[in-house]
Amino acid sequence: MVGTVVRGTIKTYKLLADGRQQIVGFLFPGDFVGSPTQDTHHVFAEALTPVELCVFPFSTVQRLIREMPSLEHRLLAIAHEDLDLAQDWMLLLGRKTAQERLATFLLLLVNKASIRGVVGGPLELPMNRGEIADYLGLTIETVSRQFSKLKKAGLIRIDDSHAVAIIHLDRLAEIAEGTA
Amino acid sequence: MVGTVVRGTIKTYKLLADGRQQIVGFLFPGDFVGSPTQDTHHVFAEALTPVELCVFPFSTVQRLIREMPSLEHRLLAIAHEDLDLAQDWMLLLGRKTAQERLATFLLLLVNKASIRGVVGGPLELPMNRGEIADYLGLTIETVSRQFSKLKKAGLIRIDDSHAVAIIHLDRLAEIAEGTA
DNA sequence: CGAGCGATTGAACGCTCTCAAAGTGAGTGG
DNA sequence: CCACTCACTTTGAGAGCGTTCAATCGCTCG
Repeated sequence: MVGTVVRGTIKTYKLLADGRQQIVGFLFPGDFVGSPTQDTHHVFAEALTPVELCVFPFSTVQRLIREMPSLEHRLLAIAHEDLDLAQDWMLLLGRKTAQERLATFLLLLVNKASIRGVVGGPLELPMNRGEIADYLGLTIETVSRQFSKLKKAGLIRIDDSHAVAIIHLDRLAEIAEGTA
Repeated sequence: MVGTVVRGTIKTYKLLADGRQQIVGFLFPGDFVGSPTQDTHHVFAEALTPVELCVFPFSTVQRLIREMPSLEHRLLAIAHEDLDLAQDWMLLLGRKTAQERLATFLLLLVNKASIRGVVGGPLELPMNRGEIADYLGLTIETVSRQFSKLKKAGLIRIDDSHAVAIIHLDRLAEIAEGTA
């Protein structure tokens, strides 16, 4: 199955036997979803909000590709973009501090929002603290503490736990890259 | 540029401004290398041993795809396999303990070796402890300590720092998945 | 108003890191 | 053949960042 998110937010994640969870991606409207190859993609997915999808079954995708080979070019380009993003996240999970992780996460959401044309007002966070923690390889408490730290430093304003305004994008970017 | 490794081992990695490094993959003979899409893949690569590659420039790949569309199918499948592996590694980096990480790493090498048909004798490690650390999101000292711990537990035998024999594959697998 | 859930904050613990020293092996030159 | 160097690895001791455990806060809903 292949498709895109039309409305809402989805998390995709991997699990260990004892329940430890690592979120490998948040999917927003416009994001590609699914695997165009036969093999099952070993990842779980769960909607964070009511979601509207536009998906095609595998057989239809195969037909569309035959009729329009440029589709496969596009799918290949998307797959490599996703791979690059996954490797960026490996750098985050393997080498960044808690503060750098949260800063990187907020910048990612800002970028994703601006791509969707959502520029005015505070950043919307469809996920809760636990899901942010499972994305950043941290615990809920550490995520919360880092939010508080960024707030106290005046870099962000927390309207409520699901809405954050970025006050100093440049300083946040420095933190995210470890150059602060 | 697109191609495969014929002989030798390559590491691919990402860097932070201050030099922190995350290795995102080790490439062995038979592994695919490069990006078939125009955009530059933002990753560094370095040979660990003398390496022999079989690569084609971008223009040639484009021509080959036109002549043989199944090539693009194959490239797409490879990209999605790599994405799945990258996400498995995100789970490792975000949620596994040092012991679990090393066990997972050793099993990965065993699998890669058996795919290449290298089954007899101890496992060859072309990389040093520092590179293993940069792959597992740990330090050299922690990697070394975990090797010693596995050795003391009788799960592996360390012939020299670049050659390890796996004694209890099953127990190692349990550790790797957190079910030990 | 009280229950319940998520988020925040505090305190103490522990896994991994940092700093330091000693061990090991390959390569070089006397 | 042995002494020396140098890089890599191992091991030890102590520190620190993030976790764990626990209490409190704040919001929503009945």
